[in-house]
Amino acid sequence: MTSPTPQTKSAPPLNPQQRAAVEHTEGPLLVFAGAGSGKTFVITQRIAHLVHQRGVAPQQIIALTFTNKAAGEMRERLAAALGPLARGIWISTFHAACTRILRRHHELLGLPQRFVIYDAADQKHLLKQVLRDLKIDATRFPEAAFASRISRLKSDPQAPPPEPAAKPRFGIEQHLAAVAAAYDEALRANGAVDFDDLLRLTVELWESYPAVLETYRETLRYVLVDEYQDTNAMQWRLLDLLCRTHQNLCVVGDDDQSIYRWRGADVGNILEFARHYPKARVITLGENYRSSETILHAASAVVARNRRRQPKELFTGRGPGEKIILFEAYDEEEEASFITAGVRHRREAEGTDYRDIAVFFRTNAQSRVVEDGLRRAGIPYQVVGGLKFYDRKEVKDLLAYVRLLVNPRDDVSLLRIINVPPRGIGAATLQRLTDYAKRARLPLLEAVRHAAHPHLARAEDADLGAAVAGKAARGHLQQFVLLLDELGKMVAEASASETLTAVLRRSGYLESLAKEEDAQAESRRENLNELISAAQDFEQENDGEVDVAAFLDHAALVAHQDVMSDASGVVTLMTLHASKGLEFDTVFMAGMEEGLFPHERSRHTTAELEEERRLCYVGMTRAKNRLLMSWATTRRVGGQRRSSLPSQFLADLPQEDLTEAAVPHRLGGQTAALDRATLADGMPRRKPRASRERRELAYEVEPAAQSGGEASTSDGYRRGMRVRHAIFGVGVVREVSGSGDTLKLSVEFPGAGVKKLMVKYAGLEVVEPRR
DNA sequence: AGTGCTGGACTTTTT
DNA sequence: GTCCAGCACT
Repeated sequence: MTSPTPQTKSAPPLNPQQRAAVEHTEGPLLVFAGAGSGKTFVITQRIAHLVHQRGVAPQQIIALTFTNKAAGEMRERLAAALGPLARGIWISTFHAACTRILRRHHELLGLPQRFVIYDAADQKHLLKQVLRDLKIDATRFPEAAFASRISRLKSDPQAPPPEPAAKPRFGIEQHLAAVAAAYDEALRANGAVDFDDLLRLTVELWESYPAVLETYRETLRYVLVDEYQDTNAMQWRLLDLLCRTHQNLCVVGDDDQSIYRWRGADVGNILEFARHYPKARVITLGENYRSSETILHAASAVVARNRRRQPKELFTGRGPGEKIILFEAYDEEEEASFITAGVRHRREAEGTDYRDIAVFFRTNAQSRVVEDGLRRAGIPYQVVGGLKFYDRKEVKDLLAYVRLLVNPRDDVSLLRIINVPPRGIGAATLQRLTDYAKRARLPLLEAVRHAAHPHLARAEDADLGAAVAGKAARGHLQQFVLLLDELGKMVAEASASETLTAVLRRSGYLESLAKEEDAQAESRRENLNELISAAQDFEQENDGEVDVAAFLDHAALVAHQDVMSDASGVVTLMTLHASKGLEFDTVFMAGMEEGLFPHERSRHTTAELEEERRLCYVGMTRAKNRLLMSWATTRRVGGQRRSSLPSQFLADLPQEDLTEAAVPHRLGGQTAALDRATLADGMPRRKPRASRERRELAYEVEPAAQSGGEASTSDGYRRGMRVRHAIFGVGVVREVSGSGDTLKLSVEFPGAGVKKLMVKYAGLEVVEPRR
């Protein structure tokens, strides 16, 4: 049983800890995988070992991840290591796996065969309706607050079903039970489940039907979980149910990288694994293959201050490398200048490619100032995160049509598209229809059908007449019903992409979009095309399997992070949360200030503060060779300027890992030592600041004098002229149209593309044309 | 029915 | 400073 593992061709040798993890195949195994310790490599090698050395059938293995990206990577690596055999392994996110299971056994839980998955936005819509029905003031108790509370309730397997409070409660608590119950009821009525339901209902299925559970236990003999530190209580229950008998559960994670506590993740799952499974073997992967010794040492020092963690010794053979550079800026503008200058310096002086540089921040709002700076300097960048593809309005609209076709009970989708594009079904009609639907306990679409064709309604529903008082309204409803019926026929026969195309054409959506001519409409059209291509891709991947419903699942479960194009050679900006799992040669961490990082709202309990500290650790350990951390002594928060102190995390950095070296900061064409920040007693000392005027010299383009001249009159714009916009920076005028108040310009901005601007509102500043 | 205005909020967001 | 939702206005 202890035959040595022959290495798959081209795979580097395993270190002793990695080897131990790979070869421990029977019984529970916990792998603490420090940052950059070759975790994915170990996971894939372990699965390859199971198949090649232990003769385990691929069908007996399931690997669970949190993100589609992680699942995709694992699938790829396994295909390389195992070839066609890899296809038999069930590699999936938790939520996708549960969806598949629930689709198989939906009838046992009373779910419709074609239940739809509601995302956060749908959830919000539904909650808003629920609050309205319950007459709860949504301004005092916003639905977002209910959403996260309800999510917690639904993710806790111990939670008793919400029942009326025994003791008086206050604030949101007094409504929570009622709202949660009504919300769940509304989900069921819509034939929908939310993300939490996917896990919860699978647990319910297994607990209520032991025979069903038994079949999964029989089949899935080897269970592997990635990023185990991010599992919540329900996921733990799910895993425990599946593995309790054979106990071949291998979990891999890093407690120090648990940063989703606020979403219900429980570090306790990884910290107490060995207590749950006393026979568990525990292995720590301590060798880091990513970062320099300095970076690893400093990051470890920060996270070592946490009390609730597994102590571990990380090491690297990579040598000390460069010191960490600290920079104290006067304000966020200067911080941005520091980053811009630093990026340019890395590239010009050291030949670092833009794609190897990243800027991290705690909050999304921080990105704007950095973006402005980079744009002005002409440095290309991309922001990761932001609006996701499947969250875009037009994409959601189109998907809502298809969801409604697949599941006619889906009121949320119906309300979304019934008057999109406008087809004369207004608020008044809709109000009467929803009232009627509620009274008759019918799905909204049924109400619409009754109103369109009153003979369908029961005789006693005389009040339905009120809903269709206007002949016009009835006509519009009839048209709409006709449209849906027509499209409905397609769903059975046509492929996903064909259905999407048909919906776009026949609903009038394309037509209405064609009437708009601005750049936004253009990008909407592109996004819709993109969605159709996504459907086509999906059809190809699942050769033959072209069910629209399957594509809807795919769309709901794939966050579709705007795929980072490695080839594009641009600087990457993102939140610290988004940085997990990535690595860059050079990392800037901006906004290292008390109140921002750690965030004001996460400083009050030890658990919160420890999570912020882990976040700091995650950010730092993304850097391979260079790490630059900056803070601003004053910063605009909301509308106000506030002064702030350096982050306490900076004080945790060992002095010997930091540099006092000057930061090259380009000023007025010459490279000068602008500033240096030192830590005395762990706290930075103040230094004289560069004045705002001097800082502005760092920008390449200077505004032209605004005195007289044709350039400054409102209609003196010419093609080829350079103008500055407060947000998009400097751009070149491509087209001039209209005059006076309606004077419009098409301006091409290097960082933002062509924008159409109304001169009256754009607040443009003319910039001297380049000679 | 569709546009425009005001008020409030503003941490992170794998699925 | 900016974004969005909800409401008022036309």
